[in-house]
Amino acid sequence: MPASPAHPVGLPREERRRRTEAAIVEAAREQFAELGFERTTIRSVAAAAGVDPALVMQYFKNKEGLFGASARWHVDHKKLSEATLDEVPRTALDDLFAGFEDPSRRDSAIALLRNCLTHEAALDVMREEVMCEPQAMVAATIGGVEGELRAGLLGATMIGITIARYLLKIPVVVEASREQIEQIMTPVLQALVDPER
Amino acid sequence: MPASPAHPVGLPREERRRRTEAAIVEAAREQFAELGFERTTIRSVAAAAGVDPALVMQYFKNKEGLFGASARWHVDHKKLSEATLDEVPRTALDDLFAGFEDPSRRDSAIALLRNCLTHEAALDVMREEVMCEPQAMVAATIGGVEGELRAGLLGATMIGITIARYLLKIPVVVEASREQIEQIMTPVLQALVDPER
DNA sequence: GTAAACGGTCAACGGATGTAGAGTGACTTC
DNA sequence: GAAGTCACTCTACATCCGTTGACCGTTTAC
Repeated sequence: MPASPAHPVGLPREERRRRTEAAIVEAAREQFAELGFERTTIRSVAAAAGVDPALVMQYFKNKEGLFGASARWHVDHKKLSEATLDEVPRTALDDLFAGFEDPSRRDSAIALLRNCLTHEAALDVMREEVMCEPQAMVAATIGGVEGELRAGLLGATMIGITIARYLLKIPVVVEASREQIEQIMTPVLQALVDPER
Repeated sequence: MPASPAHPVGLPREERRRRTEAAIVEAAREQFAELGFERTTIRSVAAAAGVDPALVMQYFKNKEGLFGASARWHVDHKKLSEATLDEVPRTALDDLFAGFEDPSRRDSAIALLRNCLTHEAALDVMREEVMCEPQAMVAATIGGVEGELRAGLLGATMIGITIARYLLKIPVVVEASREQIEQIMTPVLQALVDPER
């Protein structure tokens, strides 16, 4: 279902374009997130957006282009880069959950996450922007010879929790509140990033 | 490449059947593991096994049947169920790495893992056999009201490390040795399953 | 040795999908 | 108000894939 009725006549061109493009991206996000890249078809996205399939191609050129515009990870790592060693676990968990509370950002992130094991483009974004980039920041905060590996394992753990909760939907992990998970995992992740003390 | 030349004439029927079936499953495992379910075709599996596509259907009925015979998680949880609270982290990590050392079991597990986000059947196996089953054992060992959730988060962490190392191939996590990861993660996971002490 | 059983192949159907190109009617610009 | 631009649609092509049914030749069973 498109958020706003597509292509309503009587509006200025610019506004019209903006709305239908948004309707297409929203429909694409939902389907990429729920069905994955392969089982999402241009035709079904167009239908959900109330638009002709050919229009999708004009706007995004490719199915690949549509995917690139739909699957994104919206987290700025500013807070993480400024966090002290003690604050890293809590900050990482907060950033993670925050990104999954707004439904549109959530769909976008899930679209990326769901396809990162079977789709090259999604894998690249995932590896670089979601894993390696913040990993480098955390590694700098941790320091030492093991800093890089510990930061990598922190990222791996975060991804594991995200997948278990939002993709695999493991009952226990789904039903737990954000606060419960943070309460349990914060000291655990502190033992990971700061093994002294 | 099939391990043994397919359909060699002159052999007893039973042996012939066994060999070609094994060649098909091996080719399927490799392709499902590398390309995922959708991008793996019956035709390409048959070609890699040196066999006609129609034969694959006769042996496994469906593409679904072929996938079910190829994607499996070969770990018995006996050791895990017998482990004391102190031994749980080390046992879980050992079981995990052991399952990825034999190439054929590894392909089989990766085939399952790679598709568990986009394929219903893979998701079911993953959720039940790989996550929930061992989770119940660990939960019993941990005990208490939080036992279930802690066990679930342990499983999530393990999956995260597996995905980071064998699927996403995050450089730091790939290059680290099994021992390095075990050495870092064992105390961390102990803080997860046994928060006292 | 003859007939059934079985491993294996061949050719083809039916459907779905990404994509291209020509066309249409409303809005914009002068 | 006429010409042009632009959002949008229609139709169709080419390809590819899972799946099927008939067929062939070797091995088994009597």
